[in-house]
Amino acid sequence: MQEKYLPADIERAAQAQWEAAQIYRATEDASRPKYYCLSMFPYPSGKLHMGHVRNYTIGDVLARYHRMRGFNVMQPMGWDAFGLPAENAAIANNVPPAAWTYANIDHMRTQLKALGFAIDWSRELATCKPDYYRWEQWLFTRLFEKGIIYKKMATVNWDPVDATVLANEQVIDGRGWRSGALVEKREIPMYFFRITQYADELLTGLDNLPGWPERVKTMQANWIGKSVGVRFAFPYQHDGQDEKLWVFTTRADTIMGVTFCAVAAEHPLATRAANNNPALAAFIAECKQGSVAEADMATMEKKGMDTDLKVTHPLTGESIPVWIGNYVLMSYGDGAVMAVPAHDERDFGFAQKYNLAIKQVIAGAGESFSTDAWQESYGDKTHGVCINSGKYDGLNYAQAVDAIAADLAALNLGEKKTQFRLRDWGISRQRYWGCPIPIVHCPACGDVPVPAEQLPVVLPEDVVPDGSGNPLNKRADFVNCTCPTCGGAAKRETDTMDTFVESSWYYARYACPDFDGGMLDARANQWLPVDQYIGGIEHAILHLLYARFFHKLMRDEGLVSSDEPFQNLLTQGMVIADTYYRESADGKKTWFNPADVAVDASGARLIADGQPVIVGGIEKMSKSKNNGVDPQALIDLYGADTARLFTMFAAPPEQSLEWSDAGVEGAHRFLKRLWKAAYDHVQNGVAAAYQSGELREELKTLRRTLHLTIQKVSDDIERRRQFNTAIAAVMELMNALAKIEGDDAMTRSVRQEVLEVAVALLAPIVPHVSEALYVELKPGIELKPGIELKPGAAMQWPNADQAALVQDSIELMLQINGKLRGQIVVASTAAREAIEAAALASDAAVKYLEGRPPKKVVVVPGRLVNIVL
RNA sequence: GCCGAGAUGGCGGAAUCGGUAGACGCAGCGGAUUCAAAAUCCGCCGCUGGUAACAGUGUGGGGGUUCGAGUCCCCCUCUCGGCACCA
Repeated sequence: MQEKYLPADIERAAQAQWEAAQIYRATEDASRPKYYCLSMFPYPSGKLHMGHVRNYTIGDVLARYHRMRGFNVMQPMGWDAFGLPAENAAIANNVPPAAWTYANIDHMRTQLKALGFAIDWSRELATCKPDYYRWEQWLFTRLFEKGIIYKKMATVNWDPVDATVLANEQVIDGRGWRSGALVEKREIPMYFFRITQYADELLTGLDNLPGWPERVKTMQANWIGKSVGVRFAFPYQHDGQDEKLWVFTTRADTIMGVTFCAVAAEHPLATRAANNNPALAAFIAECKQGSVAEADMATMEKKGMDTDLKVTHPLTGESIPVWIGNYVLMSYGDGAVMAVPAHDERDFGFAQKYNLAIKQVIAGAGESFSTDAWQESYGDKTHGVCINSGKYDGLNYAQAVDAIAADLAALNLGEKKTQFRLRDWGISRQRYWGCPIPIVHCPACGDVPVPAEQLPVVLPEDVVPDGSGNPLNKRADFVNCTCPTCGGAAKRETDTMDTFVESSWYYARYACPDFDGGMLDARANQWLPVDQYIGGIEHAILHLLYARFFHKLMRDEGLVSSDEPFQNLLTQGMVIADTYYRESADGKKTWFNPADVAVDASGARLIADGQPVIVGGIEKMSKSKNNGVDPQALIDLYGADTARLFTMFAAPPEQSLEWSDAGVEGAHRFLKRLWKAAYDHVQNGVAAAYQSGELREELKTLRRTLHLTIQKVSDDIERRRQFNTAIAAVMELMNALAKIEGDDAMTRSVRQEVLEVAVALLAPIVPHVSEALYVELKPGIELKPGIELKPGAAMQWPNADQAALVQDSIELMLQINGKLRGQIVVASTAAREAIEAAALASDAAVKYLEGRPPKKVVVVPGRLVNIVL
């Protein structure tokens, strides 16, 4: 055995052995329980960052733990390969996105392999390959024919200088990030998934996911946002015609307090009112400036303008003014709202600003009302009854809603309606590097889905985008085609799909990545649902909701039989790091990597030129902020096991992890100590692990610690998913072992047992060094890769010996008035009365009681005694 | 703005069901080893007072429940994630 711990040699040898024996290749095997362990696949941005290391180490620990427990484990890997960064890289470096992407994949695959993950690489897939996206296009055409996919107009960010649609991320302070032009909202036709048709199931299905974090389910439920209310209309006349302005409200009980209506700038009524009103047209134009992001819409100053149009209150017949409000969202409900300033905070502020009437119609007992300042209670529907509301006076919320909905229904002007906050999913992207939407536009036949036998619609891979418009429009060979229906000349759709579509079903394709007869085959149902899914908390809503939706779409196509894709979900916290930037005169920011910045008392400077940079605060590691830490240096210096150990030890998986180089040394030191402990032991010849026999007290205590550690580590990994405390427990065990001296047979047998167990407990986290040590500790075991004694598989997960856990006496904490004042030692079998007597007889109790009887004595078995004076 | 989460020593974190606050590690300090350094090993390490025993105090801030609160309840502050075209 080598005296020194040489991670590079150990890791290279172990990885070569695993690869040669293909031990992580997963095959369907009905004789063992399956465990499908999936980590969110990476976007091939160039090189791995610490977030990847963290994500995939968590997955690997769970996969390897279950292997040791006897499960048939599948852990696949692939590439979320379409996306915006490839186009930006193409513009910057004049390289086709495809070439850039494939080069990144090759590099990152090598990096992943160097980390020693138990991945079945035979199932690798990349979403930008036609044999993958072909089936996405096929499903698109099926859903298009079923009406699940449809086309409608939608609003996008438009850069008038670059003549291109911008992602929200590309809009900085209302301007295009490259051109600096003021961004406009523009309506364009897009294809939509009718996800709202599944809104109810997506909501109720959350109740069947006990293995999901509560906070993720809450976020999804709020995102779907089911609200029961009333959709009703304000009638009005236009050109002698009877027309209706439809609105939705959850507060129909306040309908008698309506003093105006507000419509979105994009609302048809607004457009019409602006026709011969230049001021209004200018206001609408102003509303159409800026990004479409909801965060921007919600934080901007609430502004409005009177359209001079009037509608009629459906119940009172009053004339109600119609305003345009920049805060009214065209995409929610009907793009118009009734305004009740007295009972809605936003309406209240708006009415104050523009001197509109405020009419109180709800009152709680003993409450006063003032139009001067908003009070939280004005908007509370859980108390109070209707006032100033004619026949509805005295009714509470539920009674008033029922009565008013009934009256509106009788007038044929409204009904109760369930409304969702969730909107249909627009998937058209005016970008090149994505999956082509399989539609042909025929002047005679309209939008024609490409027939299955003509799929895939292959994306040309030799294109270099230049940042203006969609380059596919310039490719005549791509655009010009014949109509599949009539055979006439036609144009191919050049929009590509949202990359969330690819990531919504990849988990299923891993079960059968080589199947070319369809999207999925029978193997999908053997592996699905995914037993454990691991990924960043930033995906809590969008990706996870879309994947759940897609699973139901595939189920309804008969492709899978389960209702939900991911049984258990672990949302890892972000890896965050400092950000540094410089700002040019035009406000453009250039971000610098922390590795290129030196920080001292005088501030932060770029190492390359010694000039200062601005500290941007600690944020999620991201490409856009260039604050990713390269794990490669860590692997080169200390080895993969140290990198794995440190990321698992530094913080619990669900918390965010602030990266710092300090601490890595400590993880490496522990592995060196572990190696040294095994080396020192093996030098005197290995022993047989302790089986039976009387032990001296010190060894009994050590064995108790050992078997408590087995219990703790098993529980930490399997139930609590708290790997940092599992590692700490093994560290404590090793510290306890280091204190044991003696070379007699009994000591050596217990030491052997401790070392064998410690190495096995650490195997999921640091597999290379664990296997190397295991072989040294058990020289009789011949590792024959691929046969019964596979590396790793030879190591079983240890079970705790209950007999080693018993103890004769226990220590209880003694509190006086809730303050710790000492300890007492009692027999572990002692009855409550005996414990109480021992406590009262203790020095501390005698001192504080001063002969008086205690008021009360609280005994918590196994923990403490509290004497109340 | 809305939704979700978090705040514990100099630092990362532990305390699992309301019961010893600070496990484990980092940094620091002292010692051993060494010609010397690195590495390694041993010890100390929340704060205040005290030679010490010990006492007081302490989990973002304010209030409450309880024999007992880092943990439960109410209010507040700050930080982070998401907000539908970043992935």
